[in-house]
Amino acid sequence: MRKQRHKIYGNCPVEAAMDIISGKWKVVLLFHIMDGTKRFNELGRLLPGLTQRMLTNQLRELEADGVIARTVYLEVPPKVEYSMTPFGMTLEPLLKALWVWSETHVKPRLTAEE
Amino acid sequence: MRKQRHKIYGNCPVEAAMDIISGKWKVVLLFHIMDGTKRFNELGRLLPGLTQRMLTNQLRELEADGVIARTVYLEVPPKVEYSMTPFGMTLEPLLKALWVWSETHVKPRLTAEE
DNA sequence: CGGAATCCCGGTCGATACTG
DNA sequence: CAGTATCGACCGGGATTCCG
Repeated sequence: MRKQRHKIYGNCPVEAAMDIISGKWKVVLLFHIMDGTKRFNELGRLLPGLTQRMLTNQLRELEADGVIARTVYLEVPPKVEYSMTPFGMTLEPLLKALWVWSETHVKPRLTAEE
Repeated sequence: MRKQRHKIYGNCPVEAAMDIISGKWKVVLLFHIMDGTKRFNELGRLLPGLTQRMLTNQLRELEADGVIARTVYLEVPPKVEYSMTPFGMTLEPLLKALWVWSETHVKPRLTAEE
């Protein structure tokens, strides 16, 4: 059983949804993986500041939620690829809405402050 | 200066956006407040399990981010109302996308599991 | 290369009690 | 009614080390 970051599911599916995408790095990871299948260290390089531990952690949770798929290639050197599942792809409109809102309403504020 | 739940802003406005709406109770609170102006204890009653401390905390952060407005009525008994700001209203499409995705893709999973 | 295991610190949050 | 104050447990997550 995976740990609940928020409260008990059941009454409100929105909370379950937030539980899936809220996580320190998940949304950004999803944007990158949605853009195309990525390898472990490839993601690590894309997210400077993200430790291996957290990268593993976040990927595992996304995998447990059925959002991404983990493919292991038994070869030397080892190779693991992460890709979106069909379920994960359904997140696209939501992530896009998030992106649009960020660009139109949040970005102007950030640049205006400095 | 308000604490950063995620990492440093700047490179990716999406992170800033997530920083605004990700919070244990924020999205649910926003749904309720967007539905109509609410009083403090009114929100408390709508969210069983949410302590006064956290309610205050989350409301203050939303206020600091300019998402909601806090109106104090100087009377006895005291009365404080929370409502959406114009900026907060721009969140509507995003919250709606979140709701739609939850209903169509998350809810079926929850009910199927039990 | 892609992790797992361990240690450990600091923030988060619940519980409880008090106030204008 | 709408908060604030204080205390303490818990755990998220960074650093480091080791493994197949």
